[in-house]
Amino acid sequence: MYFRTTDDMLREFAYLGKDTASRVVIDAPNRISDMIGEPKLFIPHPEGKETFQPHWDGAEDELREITLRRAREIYGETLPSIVQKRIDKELGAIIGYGFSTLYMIAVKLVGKSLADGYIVGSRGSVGSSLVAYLSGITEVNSLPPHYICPSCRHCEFDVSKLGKTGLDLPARDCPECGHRMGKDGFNIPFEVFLGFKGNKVPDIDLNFSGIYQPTAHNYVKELFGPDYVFRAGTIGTIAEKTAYGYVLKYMEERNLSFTNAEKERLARGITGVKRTTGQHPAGMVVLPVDYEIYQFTPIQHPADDTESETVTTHFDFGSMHDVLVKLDILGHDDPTMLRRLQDLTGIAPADVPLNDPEVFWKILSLFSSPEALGLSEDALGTPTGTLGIPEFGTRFVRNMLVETRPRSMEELIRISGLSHGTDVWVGNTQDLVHQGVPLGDCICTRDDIMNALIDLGVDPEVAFKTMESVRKGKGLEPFMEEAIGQVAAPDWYIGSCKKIKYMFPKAHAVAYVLMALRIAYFKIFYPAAYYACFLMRNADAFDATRMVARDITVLRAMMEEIDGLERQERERKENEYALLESLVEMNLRGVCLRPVDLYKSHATDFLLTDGEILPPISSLPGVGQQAAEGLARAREAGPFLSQDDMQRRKVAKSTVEALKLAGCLNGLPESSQVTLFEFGI
DNA sequence: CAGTGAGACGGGCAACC
DNA sequence: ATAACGGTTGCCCGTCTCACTG
Repeated sequence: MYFRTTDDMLREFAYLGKDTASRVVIDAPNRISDMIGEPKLFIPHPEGKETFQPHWDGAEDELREITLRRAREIYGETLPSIVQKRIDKELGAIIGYGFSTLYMIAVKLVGKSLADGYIVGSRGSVGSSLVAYLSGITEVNSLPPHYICPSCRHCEFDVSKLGKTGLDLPARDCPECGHRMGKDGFNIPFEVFLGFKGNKVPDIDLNFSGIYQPTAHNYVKELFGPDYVFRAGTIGTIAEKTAYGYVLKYMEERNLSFTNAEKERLARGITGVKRTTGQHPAGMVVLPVDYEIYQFTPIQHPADDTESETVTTHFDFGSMHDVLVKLDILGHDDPTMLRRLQDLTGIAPADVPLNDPEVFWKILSLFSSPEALGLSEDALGTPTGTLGIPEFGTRFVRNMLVETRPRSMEELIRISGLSHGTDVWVGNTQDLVHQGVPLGDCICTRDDIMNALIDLGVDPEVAFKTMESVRKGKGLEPFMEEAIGQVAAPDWYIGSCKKIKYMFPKAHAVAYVLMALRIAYFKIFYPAAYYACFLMRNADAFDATRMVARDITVLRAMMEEIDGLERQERERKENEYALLESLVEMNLRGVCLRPVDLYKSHATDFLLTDGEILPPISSLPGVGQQAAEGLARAREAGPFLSQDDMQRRKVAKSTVEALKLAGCLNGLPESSQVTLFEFGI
């Protein structure tokens, strides 16, 4: 089937005669088209707004109440004016622009996850909101750095000379009651989240444990009802690699041979073609009660699978972005890992003593040296201790750490910002740093742009728009460039802005650094637990038949082997390489892996016993979750007599083979008969 | 005993935050 | 050594195994 051209159509209708055919094919369709006018995809909003917001009665009051209650718990009955003013400003905007229900949904979601034992990571710009902090949506405190006494609530905000974030402040006892004071505050402007005039549709992104994500999704459906909540749909297309693969396969099947140019031409011809539909990794679209989904989009099961439990929007969310509200309930490994670390060590994430200066400095040192792990740079073979620390462990980020040598939380936040996005560091800020521009003056998070421009005297609204344009990679509009030109910005400023393709909000960087610091704490002080959880997190890349080695030369040889591969192959083994690096580190620190144990290994989890790590059955190649769990069931009936016995008890032949290959079946005869024979019966 | 179909498994890829 | 954003969910596909069929 294909669309016919005007000439095709005229030929099709030629039997009507030339004039009539022309009327039918050209004039009539044009007349109909003129009668229709410009079609609008979405219905108009009754109040002239763009976005159809869900609404809960009483959400405003409830949000105000929990915010103030928590604020008084932390800062005392009479709130410091800086706190009170910030709350007033934020609540005015949040309630005024109709976002209180959105906040309350997040409050409920986070509350439920916490009650079920899984912390929720903050993500995106929500952490810019103090109300979000006080209502429990984020752990990022956006106030300026300050001391706060946990006992008498005495607080001090006039500390900007002592440190740029709360964590960087020196330890201090309360002048009123002598208690050790708490330190908090990351100094983040609220406007990054909502804009100055509420004209930005805020995204609430939350990082749930991947294990918990489906529960959180269902909970949203429970809160609003199945007719009002839908998973955002995606449309998958044939992209470059798949297109090229199809061409190669076509050639192979038909025994053809094309030049490279022809292969590329054919591949280009099919790129962009729609291939399948899918589920958004996190997005739940929420509809106001007075509407039904069909007023906005058709709905469907993903991937042409009528049996699927999931119902998605047919349109991808991008096409409805300004019209419907989406909650991003993402899956993330940090909450899972911290939960597992808590299970193994008894230390909850919130109990990690980041406020203890000695501990804090030790954690911070890991970002410029492995000494805190008890290892020298030479022994480990890499100059930082951040292997396996989320977002700080890749070669790229490790090199950034080496070049910048962060000495404070403030600087780590900056590096977190710089280490994400294209053309932010390489060919941009890296050069500035080499030229001697202090890290603190560089554009590291999107907030830096707005703050700097406002400080220099640019109109706040213009500064906000500039920040938004730059962080989306849209560069600068003429009026922005003009505004920057009129103030005393450094000469590199405009160029740097124009190169940026994407940039973190500071709140996001803060949240991620906090997670990294906690995981780093466990890495330093609870190595065995840390490596057990690290392996769980990276189980996909772990192969128990090859990687259980007490001799690091074996591991290093595997790394060298990968080093020697062709580029494409090497890139494919990047995950394996990263895992090997951590295994070397683990061995050097005296934490050992035991071989898979037919009876003691868990089906799918890494176990920690007597300071040694026991890999799961499923870490044998070819043995997946189903097979591993099958074996775990089979062994409940008592020891296996032979390999035949294992198969009789429904252990797959391939599983038996994998176990044998990994040396887990030592002493187990192939068949029971042999045993009897060997015993001379 | 070859053929078939369902399901598991893992790799590769795309969409997305 | 190069240049380099990191990390997540979900879909498709080739390969393999196993139970069932005729």
